[in-house]
Amino acid sequence: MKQPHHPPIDGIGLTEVLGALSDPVRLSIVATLADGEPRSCGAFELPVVKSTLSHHLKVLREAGIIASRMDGTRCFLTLRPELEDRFPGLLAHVLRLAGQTSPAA
Amino acid sequence: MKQPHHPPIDGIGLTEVLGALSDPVRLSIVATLADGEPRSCGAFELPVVKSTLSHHLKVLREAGIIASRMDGTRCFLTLRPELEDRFPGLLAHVLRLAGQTSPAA
DNA sequence: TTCGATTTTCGATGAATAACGAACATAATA
DNA sequence: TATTATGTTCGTTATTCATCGAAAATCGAA
Repeated sequence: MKQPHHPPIDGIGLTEVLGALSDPVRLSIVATLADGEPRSCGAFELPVVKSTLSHHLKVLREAGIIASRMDGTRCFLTLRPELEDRFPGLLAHVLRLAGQTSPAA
Repeated sequence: MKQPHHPPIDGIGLTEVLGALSDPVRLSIVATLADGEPRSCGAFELPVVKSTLSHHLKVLREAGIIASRMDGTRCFLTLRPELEDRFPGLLAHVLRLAGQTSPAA
């Protein structure tokens, strides 16, 4: 049961976070997780195959935005609360704008 | 005196804006322009050559973030105020965080 | 231990990106 | 008109990125 690597958020730069959010698939993932409910990979309905989804999850994880916890054959994904300490209000602001301008998948 | 093309901001997506801001050089350009003073290209002190700077300015312009006005042999750059209508508070929020976490070039 | 479910990793590919120097375009000025 | 100043465009290179399918890894259950 190897848990994936989560970088310390203090080492993460703003440009990396913005870059991670600058993709529609990833923004959709983050928007889905914003309700606080942990979800497994399979719970996302996105127009990409599994391996591509896995790639996007890795990008989000290495940008300090999401956390993955392995549990059996599944992984549970959540937003990382520490991101709020590092960049207060950023995620909420972006998600609010995303919800207004696109129908939030 | 050909003026460069500025896309209508209504056609610009959030992911494109975030993508444009997800580069240190471009974020620095935007931060410099945030005081409202128009500046020419040469007014930026950045670790890139002219042509690369021109490239980054084009990316920012096509993302609806900055406007260029040609005047003689120079161009004057400003932030586009309409961006605030499309994505209220976004630029200010990002710049505030950028100012806290990096010494703002 | 064998099978099925879930996710990651690998390898490949095509597109996009950042960077540079050189050449070009344009406008003000000598 | 020739020169200078300022930016842009072009061609190139190297890197990164998004995507896919196939294979591998991991774990639970039969």
